Amino acid sequence: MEPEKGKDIPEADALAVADRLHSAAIHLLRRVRTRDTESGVGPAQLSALSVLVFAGPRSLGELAAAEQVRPPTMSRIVAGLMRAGLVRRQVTKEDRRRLRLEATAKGTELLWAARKRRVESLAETLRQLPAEQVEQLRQAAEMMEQLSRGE
Amino acid sequence: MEPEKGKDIPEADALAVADRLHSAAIHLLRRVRTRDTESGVGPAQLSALSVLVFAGPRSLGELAAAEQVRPPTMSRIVAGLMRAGLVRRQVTKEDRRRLRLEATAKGTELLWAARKRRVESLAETLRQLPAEQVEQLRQAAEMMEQLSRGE
DNA sequence: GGAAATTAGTTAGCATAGCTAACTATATTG
DNA sequence: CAATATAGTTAGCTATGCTAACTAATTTCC
Repeated sequence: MEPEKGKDIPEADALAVADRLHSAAIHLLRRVRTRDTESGVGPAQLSALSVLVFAGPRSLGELAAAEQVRPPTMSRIVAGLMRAGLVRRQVTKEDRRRLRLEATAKGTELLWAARKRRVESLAETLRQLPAEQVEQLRQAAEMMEQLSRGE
Repeated sequence: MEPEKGKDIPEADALAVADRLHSAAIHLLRRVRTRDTESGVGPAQLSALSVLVFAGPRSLGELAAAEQVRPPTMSRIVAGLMRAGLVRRQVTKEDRRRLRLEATAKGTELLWAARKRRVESLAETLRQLPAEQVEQLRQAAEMMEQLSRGE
């Protein structure tokens, strides 16, 4: 079966590329994971914190949805973040069942430091590549984000 | 600050690209994670199994290195795979401390099915992209694997 | 040749993170 | 106002990560 150019891709190729992207994502995350522990905060906590820092305050349910986990899982993640003083919670006035979760100043600082640590060794390697490849990777990251949103 | 083409990249750009790649990898994996459970095998087991299927038999230490986890972690992952009849182990003759781990036929079949499920919705989306973008993503996946190995 | 060191893997024990089921408390609906 | 729905928590299971400490086999070296 031959690719019809500019139109669509044969099944086998699409599967193979999806597979490689999947594999590459796993391995890339394993590499950055090695530095996760330095912040004293697990990856799920760091990721949830980043939503609060970059997207602003959220309810527990919203945060669970954003992180694609179930409410009980997020409940425990948030408990860890509060224990560490990285997140603050208030019961909302309009609906006293709901929580308003917000990053503290300490949480925001920790996130920036952790985020930088997590990517800095990758950045180090990127600096040794030619500019063209880095630009290609930048574009690829954008395309992957679109893929993740199903676009 | 402008990049000097073909030479190296300013610090800020490298960090930004590393950050986007990291983020894109997280989101891509979250998307495929939803179907992980259908095989009845966890993601770490599936990933280890894929090494045995695609790269051939390995010792436990080699498998741990390939998966970037510690030997005790891999020991338990392999125990799960054996319990499920997906992997076979033999003690090697040359060195009786070492194990030769190999996927069984059942393991190979399960991997192909799981792998296809895991990536099929990604592939579906890829099929709607022009061939050029798919090719760009394929190349990007290769570069990301190199990055993960620190090359 | 045999004691010491090294290497391969396992076991024990801890923490994080994922899930479902079942619960409490509040809000909404009929 | 009773029944239902919604937001979050608690309890308890599994899987995965780690380090420390162990066993067994091999290699080193006197």
